[in-house]
Amino acid sequence: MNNQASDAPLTLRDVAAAAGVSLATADRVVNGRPGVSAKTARKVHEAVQRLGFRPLAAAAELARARSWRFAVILPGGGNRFMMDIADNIRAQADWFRARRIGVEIVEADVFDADTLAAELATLPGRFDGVALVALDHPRIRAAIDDLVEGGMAVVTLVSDAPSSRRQHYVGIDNIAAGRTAGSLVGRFLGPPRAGEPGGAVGIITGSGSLRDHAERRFGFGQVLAEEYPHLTRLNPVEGRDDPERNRDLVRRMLADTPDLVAIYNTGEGSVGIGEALAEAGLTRKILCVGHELTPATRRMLLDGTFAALVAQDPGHEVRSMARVLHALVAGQEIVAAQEHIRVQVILRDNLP
Amino acid sequence: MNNQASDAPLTLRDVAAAAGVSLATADRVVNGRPGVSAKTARKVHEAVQRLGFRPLAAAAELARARSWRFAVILPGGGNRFMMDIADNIRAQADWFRARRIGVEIVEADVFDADTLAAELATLPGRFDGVALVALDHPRIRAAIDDLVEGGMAVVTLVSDAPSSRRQHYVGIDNIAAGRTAGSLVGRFLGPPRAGEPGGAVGIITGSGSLRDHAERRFGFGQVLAEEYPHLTRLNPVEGRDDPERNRDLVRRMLADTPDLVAIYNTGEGSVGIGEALAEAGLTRKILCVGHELTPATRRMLLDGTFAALVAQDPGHEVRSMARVLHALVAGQEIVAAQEHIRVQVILRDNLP
DNA sequence: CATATTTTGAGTTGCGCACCTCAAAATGCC
DNA sequence: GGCATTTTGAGGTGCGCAACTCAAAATATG
Repeated sequence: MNNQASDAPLTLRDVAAAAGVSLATADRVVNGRPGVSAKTARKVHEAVQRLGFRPLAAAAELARARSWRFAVILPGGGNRFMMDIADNIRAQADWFRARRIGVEIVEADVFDADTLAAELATLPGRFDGVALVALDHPRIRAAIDDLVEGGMAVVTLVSDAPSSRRQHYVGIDNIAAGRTAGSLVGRFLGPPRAGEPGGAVGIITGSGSLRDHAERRFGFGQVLAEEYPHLTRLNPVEGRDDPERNRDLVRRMLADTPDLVAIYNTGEGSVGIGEALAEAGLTRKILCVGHELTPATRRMLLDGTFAALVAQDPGHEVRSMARVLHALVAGQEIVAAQEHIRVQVILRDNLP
Repeated sequence: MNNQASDAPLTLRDVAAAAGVSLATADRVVNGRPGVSAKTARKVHEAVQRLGFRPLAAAAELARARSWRFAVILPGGGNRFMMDIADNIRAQADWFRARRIGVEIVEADVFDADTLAAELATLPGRFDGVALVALDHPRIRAAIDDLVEGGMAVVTLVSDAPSSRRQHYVGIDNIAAGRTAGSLVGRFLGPPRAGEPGGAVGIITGSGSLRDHAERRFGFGQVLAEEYPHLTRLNPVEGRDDPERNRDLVRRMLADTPDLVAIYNTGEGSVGIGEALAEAGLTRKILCVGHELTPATRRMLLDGTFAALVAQDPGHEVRSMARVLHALVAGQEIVAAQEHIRVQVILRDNLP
């Protein structure tokens, strides 16, 4: 175990000297410009390897002397998590500016494929890269492919469109997130008691059309079916991430399902669930697991309405998005390990 | 909601022009050099505010033209998590070099205050900053204070010494980590059944002398006492993070405690717990919760020996350490929100 | 008032690299 | 061999800032 000191500031000049070529030639090789014989290029590459040369990030960036414009397309409406994403982008305005990155947040109706596709079509020329909360829909896939075709860097954010040619997805594995929620529900409810039925689990989802929610439902159902077969799963009901709608859905669920023991919400608007339970005097009697840390879910985690949250960190996602887009447009390498977004489990005790 | 574009590259020159002073004066103000009247300084500051000027990171770094040397003091021995930290440091050698940062990993016996203090005393002159896994001991506190006094940037890593003058702690809130483990154990065991006693919970800890383990025991005990009073807590036993020792401890624990229902390990060497349970045919019968994701704990999570892990991400910690040390020596601001290290809960389903 | 002191402006240098031009040298081809 | 073509070297420029120097201007001091 030892050091990786690089006391000698080691510049491209040193590489050129070591390879026995001129600075200009070394520069051509390192930056992949033409007009160098294979033999010479090899000498330079060897010298780079041998000395362990890396261009100084600051100097490279400064010399490149160009700025980038990125668009981030987020769903409009009152979605708290998306507002967190936007807030994080704004909070890092300094970080972006210090790297000559201009970020424009574009609100769009991501649920309407035509609108979103039209919005995407306006981007070329105005932006170097785009991050979008993708609808997994043929029109959107085509629009994304067109952008990539035109040389734009495209990453999906939070909800993926894996069939498109987007270069990267910044977000969590939503099947794993759903499975995690399933395991929490299953374990927290405990093993079935002899002679008692397992009870019913209600599933509230935002919308059928975004891939992330669908994947969560899938993962959740998978785990419950495999490992907690004593639990009955109710059919998912759509609350469109709206608290009031969710409240009504839970009211009805409570009325219709006497043996309800748990509720899983794949999306937003969890506060409506808490309200319906409070009305019925069932707070903390029905196990609740939801997604994303917001002021509302934080409160309900603290008061015990929700037992756990499965979450992704919007700050991490924004930073990852920025790094990835920048690496894509600047032709740098993406360090996959660093860009993996974790599925977090948040209990009352490890609230950030 | 809208953009924060900075199309105009906005340089210090622009600030000087806006403030009606020369570039030199603007530079003096921005870099805090003397020889500027209060009135002029105010004009410049106002212009900076008004235009929203931030020095371009790359240019500033390049111009500063100096390199940094950091030491990272880690415990020797076979501690897997510490090896992960070291591996992460090595894996980011490129990142460090691209920022003119030389990192030297120093193995030390962090459990011996005199040795560690002596090691710390050798650092001034050789390094600009140091990150250390701190022993919370008066000698170490004094040694840290001496370093800080001498102008060195000091951050504690993984285990804190809050009474010292270290500028920053990179690591998780270990009380919260212990509480999280406590909640997981309590919830996973489920509510007490009528007529049945709650059972006993064994606690295995690494050592009494590192603060992190002590805090985890404290948090764990707190939650169990407050919320799961039906569970009996056995006295913590010290396994010094050693698998074999832990195996023996669990063998004895199983023999002595017929009503054992769960085991919590605050530290390393969880594999020994798994072995002892397997011998006794009690795998998955006794609930186990441990710390840190390693190849061994990953395996035991997958096979069900462990139900959950409470973990911190060594990659995040290394990156945070690097950013913080760099910010400290370069006199830049630390973005607290970005440097918060999360207490992660890892189940089989959200394994990264 | 003259003098000392402080403040400000103007300018230079260099950080390491990307990107460019132009000429010289080496190589290929007939 | 003479020619065109490719390869290489030498050198310059600018990115934006930090950190200087030196002189001029403004202000304070006696």
